[in-house]
Amino acid sequence: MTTLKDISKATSLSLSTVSAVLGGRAKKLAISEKTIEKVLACAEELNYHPDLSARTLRSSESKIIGLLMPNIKVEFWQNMILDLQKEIGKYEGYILLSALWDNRTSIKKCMRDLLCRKVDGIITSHAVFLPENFHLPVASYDKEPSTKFDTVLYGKKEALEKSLAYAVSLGHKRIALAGDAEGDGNKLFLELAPEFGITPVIQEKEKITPLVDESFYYRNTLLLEEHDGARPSFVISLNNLTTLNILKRAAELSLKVPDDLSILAIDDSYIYPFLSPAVSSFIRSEEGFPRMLLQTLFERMKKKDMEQKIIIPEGKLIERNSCCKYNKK
Amino acid sequence: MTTLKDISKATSLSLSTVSAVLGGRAKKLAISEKTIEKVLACAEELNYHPDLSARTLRSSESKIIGLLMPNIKVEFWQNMILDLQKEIGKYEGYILLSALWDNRTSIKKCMRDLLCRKVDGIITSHAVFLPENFHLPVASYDKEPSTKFDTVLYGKKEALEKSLAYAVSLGHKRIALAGDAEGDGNKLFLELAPEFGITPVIQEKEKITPLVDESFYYRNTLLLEEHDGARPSFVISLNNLTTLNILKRAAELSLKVPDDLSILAIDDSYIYPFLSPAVSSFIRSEEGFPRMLLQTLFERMKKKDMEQKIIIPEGKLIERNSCCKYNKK
DNA sequence: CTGAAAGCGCTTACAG
DNA sequence: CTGAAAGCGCTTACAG
Repeated sequence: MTTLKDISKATSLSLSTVSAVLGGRAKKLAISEKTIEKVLACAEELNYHPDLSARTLRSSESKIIGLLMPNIKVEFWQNMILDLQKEIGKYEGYILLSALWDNRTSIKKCMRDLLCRKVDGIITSHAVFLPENFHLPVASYDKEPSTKFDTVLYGKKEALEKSLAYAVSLGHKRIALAGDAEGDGNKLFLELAPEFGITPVIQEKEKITPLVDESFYYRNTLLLEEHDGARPSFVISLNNLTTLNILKRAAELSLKVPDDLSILAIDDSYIYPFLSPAVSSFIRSEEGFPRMLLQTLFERMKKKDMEQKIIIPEGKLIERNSCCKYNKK
Repeated sequence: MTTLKDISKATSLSLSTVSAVLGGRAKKLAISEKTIEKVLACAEELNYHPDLSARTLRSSESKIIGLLMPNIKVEFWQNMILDLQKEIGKYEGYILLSALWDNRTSIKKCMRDLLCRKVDGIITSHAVFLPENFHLPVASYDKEPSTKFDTVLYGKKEALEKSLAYAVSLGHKRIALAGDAEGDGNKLFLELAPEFGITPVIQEKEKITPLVDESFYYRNTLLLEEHDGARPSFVISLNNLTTLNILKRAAELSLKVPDDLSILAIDDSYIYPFLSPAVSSFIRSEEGFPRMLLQTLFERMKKKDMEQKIIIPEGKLIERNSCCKYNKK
């Protein structure tokens, strides 16, 4: 392995100079263009790679961003990991380290992994588990603002409101909510119903589904049965698996989508354009959560004493072919 | 931050002793149970986390496994990342560092990222880009054995053979292959056709789709049109998006699945059980590629001079409801 | 701009 | 078992 020392020798320049150039501190020290060129050329020739563990040890800056979240087999969450991975590429020199807990691994162990690697900041869906006086910059995404850390909200409220408004604008009255994993959706939905003058249909939960589970999915198709002699004409689906189930059950019941039953999904899925009919969806964050999170975190890293930020992303409706005007009676 | 020194002071034990215990080398040095207890208790109390950058610098072992592959938006590949992430948890102390290239990031930059972090080993889909005399342990997954590194094969040949055998056993003659991204599938399929005595139907490619692309998908639905006055009765689909497209097009053409058209997918997708009908699939690796890769890599890391390993995973057919006996004429 | 030196937190012989 | 020491590759003042 080539080291700074090797380059220093080869160029007969001092270690400090070489370090400054290769560490990106050449400007600050007013090092001549010629010297810079020389160092860079030599580094290239000797195929030099800085040893980041040494750099980290000395400067206590690792250029690692930690991701702390459960390993959930649901598209929305998995995309969070994949998209953050992709997005971090925009921040020169930084990498993402995912610490994901599941049935085998505890959140504590994940936290430890990140700490041992000396991450510069943390993105997490579970800021609640962090101590109030945590010493690292944190960007959290949650349903409610963190008491302490910057937060990008992914709450369902706005999405539900917009979806309901859309359904109502199409003339629907009897509207169902399907696929509520966390249980807060149903509650919110029932609260919102009077405001929108609709008849809400929900599926009570029989048992709590653990969030971290291989077989994490819901079968909320009972919603489609007749209830008080009527069926919902519009279903809002909270995840992609539920959407598929609803579609399947509708076919079994000979309900045509969208003529007999409209379906609107909250959050998009890559499969929606490919289904028949293509499923319309409401995206909770048009700009994308990963981008906003990273941006927030890096701002915080720059200005530790910045005021706490709470961000409410702007959502967006994507109309495809799964919703139509209410057309019965 | 608590350091070894702090613990050494607090326990009035020597630095070496503390380091040995916390570094897991207590047994080797015959340190007494009592001393071990003492150190562990103190570390716990002072909330000690080893600084892995220091450890790495000194021992030149980072306990990081690098993943080097393109960032492709196809379920099979994305699962590779997610599953490896999960699987690495079984190797105490090790973490996975994903270096994924896309349109913005070059493979060279990704390689550099891994080298700078001093990874202990690399898993890659593109071993071809590694120098022959690469100094790190490598486990590659590829269609063909690497000339130098251990390889887990994910070639289509076995999958295609088994799928064809299945189709033929159901009495099908006119069989199509859909969704061939890399172009080698069609070729293989045509070669295999005579052996199985079938009439192959393929879709010629009009243009090459770049492997790394946001809109990476195929529309091979032309396959379903009549050709020489007949349609294929069985389609083998090479990816999940293609499967959805075939299903969609079949509905448009009023072809019932599986009565008029059987569909078998190569590689499973989490959506298949939820479609109507539920789609049967052939899984290329029953045990799972990620597990085999990690296992191979760690073996190699232990025994650098082990003979090169080429692994051909055992596949498995999952029957659901999208295939049936040929029943025409 | 340069050179010599200290030190980040750890592991690793080595002598006792 | 312990203690003292060296050193991994880097950055960071500091004196010139």
